[in-house]
Amino acid sequence: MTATTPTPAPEAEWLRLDRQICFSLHAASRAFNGVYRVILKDLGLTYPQYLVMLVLWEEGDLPVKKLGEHLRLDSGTLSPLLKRLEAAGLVSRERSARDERSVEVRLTEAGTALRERALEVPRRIVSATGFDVDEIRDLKARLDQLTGTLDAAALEEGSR
Amino acid sequence: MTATTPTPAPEAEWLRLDRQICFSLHAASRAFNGVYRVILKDLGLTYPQYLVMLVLWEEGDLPVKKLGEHLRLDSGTLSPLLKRLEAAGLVSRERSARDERSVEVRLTEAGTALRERALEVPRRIVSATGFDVDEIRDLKARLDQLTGTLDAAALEEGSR
DNA sequence: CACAACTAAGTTGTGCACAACTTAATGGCT
DNA sequence: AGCCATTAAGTTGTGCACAACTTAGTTGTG
Repeated sequence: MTATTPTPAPEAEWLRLDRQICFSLHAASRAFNGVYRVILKDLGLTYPQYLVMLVLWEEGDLPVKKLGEHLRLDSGTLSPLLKRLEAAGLVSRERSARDERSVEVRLTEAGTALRERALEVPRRIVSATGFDVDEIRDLKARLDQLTGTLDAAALEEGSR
Repeated sequence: MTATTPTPAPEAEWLRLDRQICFSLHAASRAFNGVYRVILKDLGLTYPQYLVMLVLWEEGDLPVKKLGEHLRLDSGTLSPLLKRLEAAGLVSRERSARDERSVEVRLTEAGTALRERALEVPRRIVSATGFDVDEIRDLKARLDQLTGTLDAAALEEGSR
């Protein structure tokens, strides 16, 4: 930042920028996680568990596969997570009768009831961000665009 | 989205919005991670390991404490990570002579040399985002603002 | 019908994040 | 000097993400 900084190699400048954007995204992601951790502690849920419950509350009972499509998570992540939700009495898991490969995840009564207590979470989160609804929608739009582009790029990079 | 949807309770609407922003941020974070994973595989680094190396390349040798301040990570995360970087021959760890509590993390020759190969990473990442430099700077600014607000909010929520 | 290709869940192993704790060294205070 | 609060690392345990693999059930094709 000083006037006497010798012009750095352009590549090194990129490295600096990369470091900055890396940090920002990583830090934002963890900061968000931290706020959710604090707020969700009352409900006895982790952040990813809360995401699963949100989908079930909105979509109703779903097979693990569909749940994974909504959340972009695979069974390697979901299986143990769902076991913990089951142990907590919030969901039940049953083999589908029609397709024995599939496992249906259902909300229990306690799981359904928890929604009432979860209703206050979003307000607290939005207030924690300090953003208004429009800003949040805008940020969401950018992030979605980013995610779409990144997913496509990962596929390309992966197939090199 | 149908015209016959009964007006949902406002609280439920918030829950929907929360679900959307949650997902977006979580997905963006993981998508970014995924692109880095692919690109960094060549260098034999994970994303957090890359972050550590970026700091060391820019700041030079540092004690674990300082490293953690730059990255907002504690020794619980850094200690095992640094052990792996040491095992990979990229850094060395030595107790400080002046303060025996402190451990100095130093780049080895291989660690310093790796920077050359890392120089191409940022270009590939930026290209993967599909954003131009100004958009990236803008996104970074928003994310930093968000992180700052969230960290402050987590403290408040935590002290309830 | 038989068999190969595919699909859904689950398992295993690695690495990260974080809370809670332990260990050891330091520095202030009486 | 002696003691105690503080500090730096490291350790332990829980949970998530993901790759690679296994198991079992389904479907398409000859």
